[in-house]
Amino acid sequence: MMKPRRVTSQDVADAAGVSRTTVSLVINKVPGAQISEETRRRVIAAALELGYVPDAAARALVSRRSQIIGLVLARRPGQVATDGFLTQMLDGLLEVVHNSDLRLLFDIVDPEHQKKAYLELVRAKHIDGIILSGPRFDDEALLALEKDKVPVVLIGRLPGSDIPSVDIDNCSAARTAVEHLIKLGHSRIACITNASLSYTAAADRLTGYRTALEGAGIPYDQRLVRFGDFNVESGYKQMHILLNKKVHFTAIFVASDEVALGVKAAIREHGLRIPQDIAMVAFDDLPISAYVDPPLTTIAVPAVQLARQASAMLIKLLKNEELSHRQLILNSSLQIRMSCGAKLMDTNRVQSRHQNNLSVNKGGSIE
Amino acid sequence: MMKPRRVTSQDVADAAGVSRTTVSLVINKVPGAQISEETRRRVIAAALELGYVPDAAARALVSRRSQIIGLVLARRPGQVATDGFLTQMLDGLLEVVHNSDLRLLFDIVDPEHQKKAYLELVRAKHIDGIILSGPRFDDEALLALEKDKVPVVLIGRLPGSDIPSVDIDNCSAARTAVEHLIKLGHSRIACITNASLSYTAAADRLTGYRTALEGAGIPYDQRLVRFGDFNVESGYKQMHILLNKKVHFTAIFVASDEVALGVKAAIREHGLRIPQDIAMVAFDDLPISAYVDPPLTTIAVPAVQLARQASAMLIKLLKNEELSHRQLILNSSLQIRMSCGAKLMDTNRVQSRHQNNLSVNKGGSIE
DNA sequence: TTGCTATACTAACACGTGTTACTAACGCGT
DNA sequence: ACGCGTTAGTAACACGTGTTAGTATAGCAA
Repeated sequence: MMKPRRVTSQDVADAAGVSRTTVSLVINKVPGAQISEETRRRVIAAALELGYVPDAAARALVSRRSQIIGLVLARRPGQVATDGFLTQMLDGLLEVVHNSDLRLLFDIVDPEHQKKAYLELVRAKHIDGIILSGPRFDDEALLALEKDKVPVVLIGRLPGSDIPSVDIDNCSAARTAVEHLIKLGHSRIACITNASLSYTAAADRLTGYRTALEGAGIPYDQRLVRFGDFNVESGYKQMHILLNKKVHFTAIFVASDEVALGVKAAIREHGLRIPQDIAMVAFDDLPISAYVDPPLTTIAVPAVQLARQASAMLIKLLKNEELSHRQLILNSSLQIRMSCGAKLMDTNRVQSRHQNNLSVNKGGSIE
Repeated sequence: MMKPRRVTSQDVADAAGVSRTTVSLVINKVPGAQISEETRRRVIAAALELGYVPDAAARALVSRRSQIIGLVLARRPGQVATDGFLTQMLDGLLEVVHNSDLRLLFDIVDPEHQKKAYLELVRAKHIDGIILSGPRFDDEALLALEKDKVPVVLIGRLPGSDIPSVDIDNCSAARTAVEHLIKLGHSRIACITNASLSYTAAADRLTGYRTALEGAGIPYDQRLVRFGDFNVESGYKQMHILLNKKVHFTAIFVASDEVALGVKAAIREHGLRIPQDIAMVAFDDLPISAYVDPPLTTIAVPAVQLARQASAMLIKLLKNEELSHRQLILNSSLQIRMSCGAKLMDTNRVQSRHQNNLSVNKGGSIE
C-alpha cells in the first residue's frame, strides 16, 4: 500500500494545464493579477478535484507569516485549571481570529523560571504576534520583545512601558467597589487580593482599596489584608486565616470572583452569613457569579471585549496599520446583587427574580 | 535605520568557521554525528553569541512536522466563555505538551456549519495531530480524518469508529449518581442534561439516568427531562420551565456542574431549598463545586488526567508507536457533599469543615 | 512594415532548514 | 609503498510556496 504523495500546487498546475504561478495567483486571489475567467475556473476546478490544500509551512516560510497569534499567560502549570477569566478571553479571541483567517496558539509561561520562553516562540516565528494577559512587574522578557519590535498587545498594563494595551481601570474600579461598602456603613473592611502583587492588576486593585479607605478617613490596617492566588482554594485558605485571627471586620473586598467563592465557603463554615455578618464585594463578574448564593456584588469586567479589542489591535499591528489608541481603557461597572447587603435592606424576604439582577451587558463594537 | 536581517544557521556556520550542515548537526544533537568536542563548542558559542533561533516554518517544511498539536471543541462561538471543563483540560494538555517540546493550538468548530474546518487545519499541516473533545454523533469530518490516517485522539467517545479515545464511563457514572438519589428515597427524579443529545456524552448520561430508573422500577417520565446547553444560563432557564410545569418531583440529576449552578439559582428563586425540597446530584466536579452553597454532590471527572492521557496517546501516535490501549476508560467517582441531602440526615446544624468534603484527588500516572 | 500597449501568462529565484551521499585526512598494519 | 578503516566534516538536494521580472501574442495606430 503506497502512501499517497501530498498534492502540491504543481499537481494542480499540471491538471489545469497552466503554470504553478498561475495557480498561486488564482488561489490567493491576487488583486492585480491578469487571469482570464476561463483559466481561473479551470484552476479552481482542478484544485477542488485534487483536494489541494496549500502547505502552511511552505507558505509561512516564504511569506514570513505563520498566520498564528499567541495568547500567553504568566502562570504556573496548575493555575490554569480554574481560571474562569481565561475561557471568556478565548471566546473573544476566537471570534476575531476566525474573521481574519488566523489561528490561536495558547501557552503559559512560568513566571519564576522560564521567562524567556515566549521570546523564543516569536523569534522562531512560530507566531506572528503575542497577546499577553496578566503582565507582571518583573517581566523583563516582555521588554525584550518590545525592543525586538515584535507585535505585542497587553491585556492589562505594565507601567513604564509603551506596549499597546487594553485594560480596565483596576484602581478606580476597586475603589468604587470599596466605596460602595463604605456607603453601606462599613468601616472595618478586609481585603483579599486576586493574586500576588507581582501582577500589576493585583497591585492596582489593592491600591484602589487603600484609596477608598483613605478617602473616607479610615486607617489602613495591614492585618485585614491577605493575598489570593487566582483560584478558589486560595480564597478559602486565606479567609480561614483571616477569620481565625479574630480581628474585627464587617465587610470584605475580594479582588476576584473565583477567589471570592472560596472566601464565601470559609465564611459559611465559620457559621457566619453573607451579607448579614460579613458583606462582600468581589471583582470580575464571571458568568456564574450572578447565579451563586448569594449572588455576588462584583465589578463587571468586560473580558470578552478586552480580548476582542486586544486581538483587533494586534491584527492592526500585524498589518502595519497605525493604532488609534495605544492604551485603551474599557469601562467596568459595579453589579449590585446580594452579597453586599444593599438590596437586603429593602426586604428580608426571599429575593424575587426581579431583584436578582441577572442582566448581562452584551455587544459593544470593536475599535 | 536598517531592519536587521534574520540570523540564519549560515551566519552561525560562518561565525564558527564550519559548514551549515555541521551547525544543524550540533544544534539538533543528532545521535550518530561525528563532531569533535572542540568544534561543537565553537558552534554553540557562535549560536549563543548571535542569538540564533531556528526558523519554525523552514524546519516544519523540511521535517514535515509543525510540532503543534490542536485541541478542538465542537462548539459555537460564545459557548466557550463559561466552560469550566476546558481550563482543566488546557492545564493537563500544557503539562504534557511542554514536556515534549510541542505547542498547543486551540480552536472550536461550529458543529452546524463548518464541519470541515479542522480537516483543513490538519491537511495544511498546520498541526501534526488533533485532540477532539466532546465529539458529536453527526461529525462526518471526524470520520474523514480517520480515513486520512491523521493522528486523532478523542476525549469522549464516538460509537462505530475506531479512533483512539480517552473517556470515563458516562453511562454508568450517571447511573451511579441517580441510584444514589434513589437510595435516599427519591422516586420522582428530574433530569437536565449537560448538552444537546447530539453530543455523545450527553446521550450517555441520559441513558445512565434511564437505566437507574429502570433498575428501580420507576417509570420514565418525559416531562421531567430537559436539555441544557453547557452554560449556567441554560440550566437557569430550563429549571424555571421545569418548575413552572408543576410536575411533581423531589430530586434532580443535572449532568453538568456548570448547568447545575443555574438550576440551583432557579430553585432558590422559586423559594425552594436544596436539598430539603429538592435534592440534587450533578456531574463534573469542577474545582468550584466543592465551594458553592450547598456544596455539590457530583460525579468527579478526572479532567486533567483525561487531557494528560489524551495528549500522551497523541504523542505516541505521532512517533508511530503502538498504543497499549486504543480506548481508555478512566475512573470517575461520586463525591457526596451537601446538595443531595445524604449528609443532612445526620445533622441539621451548619456543616463543619470536616463534613464539607473538600478533598481533591491529585496525581495519577500517565500510561 | 514598425512600434507601442495591453493582456495572459511563465521561468526562475528566494525563503531556511534537515539529511543523504560523498570526500579529505589520518593512522596503521603489512 | 599500499590498502583500508575510522574520524570529521561538507556539497548539494529537497521541502512547497510567493513573487519579481520577463516573454509571447494579439490588437491597433502610424
